[in-house]
Amino acid sequence: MTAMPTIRDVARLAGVSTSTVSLALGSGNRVSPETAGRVWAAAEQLGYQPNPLAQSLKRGHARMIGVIVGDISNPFFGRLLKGVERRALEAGFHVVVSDSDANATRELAVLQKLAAQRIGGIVLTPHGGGEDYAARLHGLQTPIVTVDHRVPGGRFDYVASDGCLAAAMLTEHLLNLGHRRLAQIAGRPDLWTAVERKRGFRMTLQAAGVEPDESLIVDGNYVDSVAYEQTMRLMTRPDRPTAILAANNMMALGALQAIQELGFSCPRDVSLAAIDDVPWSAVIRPTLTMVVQDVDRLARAATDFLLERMEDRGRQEVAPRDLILIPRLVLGTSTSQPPR
Amino acid sequence: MTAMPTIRDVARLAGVSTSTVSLALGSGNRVSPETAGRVWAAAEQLGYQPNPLAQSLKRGHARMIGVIVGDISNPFFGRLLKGVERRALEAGFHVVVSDSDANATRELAVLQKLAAQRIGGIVLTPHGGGEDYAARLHGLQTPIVTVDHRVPGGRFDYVASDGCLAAAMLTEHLLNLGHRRLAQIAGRPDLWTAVERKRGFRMTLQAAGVEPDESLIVDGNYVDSVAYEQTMRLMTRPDRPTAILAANNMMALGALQAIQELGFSCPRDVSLAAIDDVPWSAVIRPTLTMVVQDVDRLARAATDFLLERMEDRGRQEVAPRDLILIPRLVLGTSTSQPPR
DNA sequence: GTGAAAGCGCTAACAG
DNA sequence: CTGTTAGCGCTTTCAC
Repeated sequence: MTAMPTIRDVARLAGVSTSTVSLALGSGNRVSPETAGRVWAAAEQLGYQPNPLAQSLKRGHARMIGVIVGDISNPFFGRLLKGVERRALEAGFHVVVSDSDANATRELAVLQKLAAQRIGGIVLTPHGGGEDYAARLHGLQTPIVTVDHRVPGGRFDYVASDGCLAAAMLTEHLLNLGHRRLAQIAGRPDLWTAVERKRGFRMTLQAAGVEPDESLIVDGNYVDSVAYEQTMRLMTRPDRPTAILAANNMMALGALQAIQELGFSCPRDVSLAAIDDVPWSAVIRPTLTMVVQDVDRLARAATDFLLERMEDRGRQEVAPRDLILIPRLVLGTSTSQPPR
Repeated sequence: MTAMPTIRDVARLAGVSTSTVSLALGSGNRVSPETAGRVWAAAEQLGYQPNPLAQSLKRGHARMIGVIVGDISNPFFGRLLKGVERRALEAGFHVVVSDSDANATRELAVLQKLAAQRIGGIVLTPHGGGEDYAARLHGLQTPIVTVDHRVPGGRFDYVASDGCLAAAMLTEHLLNLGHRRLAQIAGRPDLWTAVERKRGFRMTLQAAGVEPDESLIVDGNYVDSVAYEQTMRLMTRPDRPTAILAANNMMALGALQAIQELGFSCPRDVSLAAIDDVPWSAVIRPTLTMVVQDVDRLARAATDFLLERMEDRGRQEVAPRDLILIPRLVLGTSTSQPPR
């Protein structure tokens, strides 16, 4: 039952006052070498570690950063979390994680709680929209870096891959293969990334002189089961598409499952391409043609932005920064020429 | 720049002392209804939220629990984390997450930091072994619940699925299909689960009168790339196995990839079965025969154990409890009769 | 260079 | 029932 030693124990053992201990242990060089030595020795001997709770109370905020994602069990966010955690730990911050279930209400509740915890800052994949959403985020008075989705009216740092470009790359690829009836299973229409990915799709088609068939652009809400249903619907139409572009990884898997269950063969009957990495793409047959993001870089950049912003704690109003990464095309066997 | 209101602001506005505010807001019923009403109204008006940092300092520990897993980006642990987070939040605890990279040294370092944070308790997938590992864990003076792997010499609550049974179920299944040359790609030999899964394998073979060929039991370290290599080695032997049992999900995918790259067909040339759920099993061809764990139940049980233990903070020495869940067999198309 | 003292915001005896 | 008081452990002026 060894109670953790406090600064007073160290002070007593070293024969100095608590303030001297604090000074000596802190980077400050305002103490004589010999006292500093005694203090360090005493601290060592006792195995003293400053109580972070007390430090936090004094400082006004905890050395923690929060990460709120839509779904922790999606490996994309798992990797993001992992990257953030690593970077944060290097900087001496712990990471508090929360799952918002991609639900703005839940997200705001969690955000509120974290802000009340006097957490240092938050990496957020925002799922809100509407009028006052951005205002409420700002009202938290906590540094926030947004990732993946952008908050329309908000002034936040933002880190993501170029979704418009990603969609354009895949669309271009499909066009080059000869496809003309292209479908997109899009994300949640209220989210920035979904809008961008649709834009890239339409833009590229039009640039190629192909008028997009709006009935082939359907909402999948970034959810695998919804994409499954939408694919079922698309593929049982008489004028079914010859290629499908899924706006994220989960939806690609949902779509692929639907295609296989209907007895179609991919890519013989229909080509499939996806935005975002699909885990274990190596063992999924066909291997997916996709556009992948550098998640580690994303995570690092987001964390760095946040740490910087936490430095000056809203002092000087640095303008919100954007970092848009260029995604990379990975060819798989899920895309080929359209059927005769 | 509205500084967060403190208890003193509420006290001032309600015309009472801070302790009365504390009492009124706390569940205690030791204040008169009218004062309580005034206090609540004042708190409401100011949007007062007690500062958790101060509460924690007073209490001696934070309302947080830590979760340390070997790899956050593995969906198995992602789901575990998600379950724990949900349960913890219900109980008013936030979750601090850390990734140990399945490395005992890193794990102990993180553990140390979390304990120093005066965190309430920890859900741990332990990766250590050896002499003093358990001792160091106990030395942390922090409630710990172990999940998945067991700490040999430790007195900790433990929650997991029955790994021996899981291996036995799959082995039995393969035997029934007619296989006699069975290989196992096992986990990290120093981890409890790996030992258990090997035991179930050997036991079942022997019970069926088949002497296990020890050269077919190879270590995959629970890592996909290692399993890939081991499968390459196994499948290029003249006396290659007709069935492979992978001791976890990642290794199953690694094995499957190797099988496919060698030009073998699964299950025609070799059957493959796995312990643990494989994400998106629905779109992986062949679909895997596997034994799955109820991760949500695991997560909930672990969190409940931890919360209970945190209640009496080491006071009365409750004996360490075990909860061993029964896994479930899911038949896929990756197993069939051995080739002629 | 070092120590005394105040205080971060809250809770919990202990008086009244 | 309510207020006074004393800390939780640390940092940080401000004197000496």
